[in-house]
Amino acid sequence: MALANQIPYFSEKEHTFDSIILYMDLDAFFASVEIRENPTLAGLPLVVGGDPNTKQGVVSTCSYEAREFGIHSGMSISQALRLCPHLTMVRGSFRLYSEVSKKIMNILKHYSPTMKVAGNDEAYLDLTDVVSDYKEAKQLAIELKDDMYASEKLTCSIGIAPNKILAKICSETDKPNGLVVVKPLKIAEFLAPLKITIIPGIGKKSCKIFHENNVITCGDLAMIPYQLAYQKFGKTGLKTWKLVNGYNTENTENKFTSKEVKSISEERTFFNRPKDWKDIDILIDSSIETIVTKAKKNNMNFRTITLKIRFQDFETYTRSHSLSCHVISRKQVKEVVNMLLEEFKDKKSYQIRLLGVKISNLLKITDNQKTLTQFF
DNA sequence: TCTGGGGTCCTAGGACCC
DNA sequence: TCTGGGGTCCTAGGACCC
Repeated sequence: MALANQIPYFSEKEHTFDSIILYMDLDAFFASVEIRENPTLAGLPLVVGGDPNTKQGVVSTCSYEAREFGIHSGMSISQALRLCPHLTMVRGSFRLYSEVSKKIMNILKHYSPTMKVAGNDEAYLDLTDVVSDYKEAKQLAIELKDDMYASEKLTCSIGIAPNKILAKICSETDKPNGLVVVKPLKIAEFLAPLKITIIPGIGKKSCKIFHENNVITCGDLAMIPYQLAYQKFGKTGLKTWKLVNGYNTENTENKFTSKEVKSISEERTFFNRPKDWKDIDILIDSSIETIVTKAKKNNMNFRTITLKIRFQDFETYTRSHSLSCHVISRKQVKEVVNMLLEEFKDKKSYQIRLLGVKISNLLKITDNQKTLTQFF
């Protein structure tokens, strides 16, 4: 802690801890819903995702029994089957999950007016003005868990801490059906024994770099001088260093304001190789339709159009083009996509594995502009 | 060995302007 | 022949998350 006094960077910009945040993550959400709907699946190693017939695709969610075999989300179905040949697979009903998710979020709303949905199975609640201390926050979490189980027969893991990232980390340390509370002065002590990968944003690549520098746990990182953390691990390294040393890395203002959407995209993998460029054209048209409709629904104009193309050897390219002004027209997207596609036209259609279209540089249309766009 | 889809954020290089 | 420096925007790629 004494080190912090030598660092003007910290003393000037430090955010103080003045919040109590609860993070809720549903346990193996998709798999749990499937088991709830069909109790004969209970206790089995189960994965949701992929195609049970072709055995293609990836694991979306898996039951805790499947996790014991080393299976995890994102893993290819074929690899999951190698790890557990008697694995049970279900395709999944994403409409149902989304309905259940809405119900869960409605339950959460009763516990705090300030809430941030972070996915269909997770959310943050700001309890700062709802409870007077951590003891009360914990009691509230117990009630919430009971409430959720009573109405939806689902369990969740909860973390309570003075900011969002710490609340999330807390919830990760006791799954499933856990409840972990960490108070401001206990943060560094709590994080020290945990693996550095517990921190959101530290994935495979960063983990490798940390390991090469003998940083395995959060405590290992906390021990090194901050200058070294910056030198070796860059900006994120410095931010992580602050986190593991118990500083608040989150701005307490606007901590729950929802962020604007930055891009809208759709991408599709051809499970049957495209016969000719006509197949490709059909897919592109359908993606353009989806994303432009979404943009219209949200009253969004866009300026940048991106094409993504992946070949059978997994070589992936993105090409983008920005227009001089914001538009909302299928025709213009199509023209740009065709232009961007030109570069790849010497390839055979069957060499293409995936195609994606993205619009970004989004701009909310005001009512005035809406009337204007109708003329064009 | 096999690798979905919808996102966000970061980095790095190049063009361009003053 | 020698060519600064800061800022901004655009583009491509990649890490990461759920």
